Amino acid sequence: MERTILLVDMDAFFASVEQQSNPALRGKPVAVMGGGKRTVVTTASYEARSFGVRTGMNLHEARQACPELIVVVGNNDKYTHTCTELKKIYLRYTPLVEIYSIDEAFLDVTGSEHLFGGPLEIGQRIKREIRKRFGINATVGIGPNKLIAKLAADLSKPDGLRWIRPHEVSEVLEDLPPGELWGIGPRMAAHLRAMGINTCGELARTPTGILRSRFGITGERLKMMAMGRDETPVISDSETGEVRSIGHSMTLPRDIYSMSEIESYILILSDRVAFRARRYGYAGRTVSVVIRYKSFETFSLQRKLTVPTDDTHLIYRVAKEIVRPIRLREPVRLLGVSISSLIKTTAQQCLFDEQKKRRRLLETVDGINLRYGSYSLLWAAALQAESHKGVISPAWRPEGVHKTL
DNA sequence: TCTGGGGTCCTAGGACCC
DNA sequence: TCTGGGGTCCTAGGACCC
Repeated sequence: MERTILLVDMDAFFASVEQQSNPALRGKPVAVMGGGKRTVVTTASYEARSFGVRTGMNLHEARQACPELIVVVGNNDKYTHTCTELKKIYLRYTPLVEIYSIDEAFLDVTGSEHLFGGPLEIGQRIKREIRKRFGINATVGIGPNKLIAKLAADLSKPDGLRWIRPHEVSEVLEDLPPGELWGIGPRMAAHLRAMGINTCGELARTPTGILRSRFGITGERLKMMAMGRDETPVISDSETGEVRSIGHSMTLPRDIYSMSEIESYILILSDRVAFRARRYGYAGRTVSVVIRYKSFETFSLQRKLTVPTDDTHLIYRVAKEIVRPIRLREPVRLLGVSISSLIKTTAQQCLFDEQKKRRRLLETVDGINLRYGSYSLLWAAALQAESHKGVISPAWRPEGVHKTL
């Protein structure tokens, strides 16, 4: 059946929220960044973008692009709160709302569109309500599936509203470079160009066999995408898919070489991962460690356990065993710990049972003190405080396992 | 004063088993 | 008088997304 999907995408979300809460920032080039020294631009306001300020730039680069740039340290609570309120608006139009990231949501309005005078009218109303309630602009893309809705938004931002109707899809795609599509990144686009494929039209006409032999199963999907086909459903939070991994990583305040320092960070990271797993009722059978050297060379190592765990100390122990044999070739810049091969722990270990949570937290704290002496805990706590000033990740969710504090 | 952090999915090679 | 062969599990790496 033909569907109608909306993508609501906040324009420069974090920066817009900051401009709204502080009128002095309005109309000015603003960059939202983390608080630490080694941080990057998370979101630039459109004023800042006009100077060339881009997501991912470090402070130095951003200031070079725009000397009068106003840097604001991100405040995750504000964005999370706004995101939660935005969802309430969406739910007035359909129960099928997928909060894709903190600033993007898919709405499947198939079936409810006629109640509100059609998809464009819904898009218009949502934009208006967001502007009125929060004073920020949103772009709404509408299409017969998520891929096309996303494209419609990308092609019309900022403050856009565009409906690509089913019969318009092939025309819109004909001359579009494949890299503009959601899911085709720079590397894939370069591969395609090397094959002489420069537009979605050309990609759609490339024989499946050729794409298949070159890219495997991905090749078939590429062709489907170039034809504007996408069957993936809008998944509301209540039926959200299984979580695959839980992880934490951090760029260290300074590069380190000593194994004992590395291990102390591994402990903090293990604890954050385990805490989040326990809180949301997951345990993992695979423990992974990622290391980034000063030179930015990055690699990961993992180990599979016989039983899943959500225990801080077990994860820590395994992570240590993984790291210990490594002969470091350079100082370490970033460390990460994650667990995967997840299972759901039993429902009885109730998700939001505050008492249990607190008890387990205490057990954790006790455990650390018992095993490593309170010195470890104090040190860990101090470092944790320091690292909390890090960058806000747009992938953070307002609720669920992937909400990280 | 270079270069964040949270994820998902896919591939490829080797171990191991029958 | 070389090299089966299919299936699964595990590990490492990479592309892509917000």
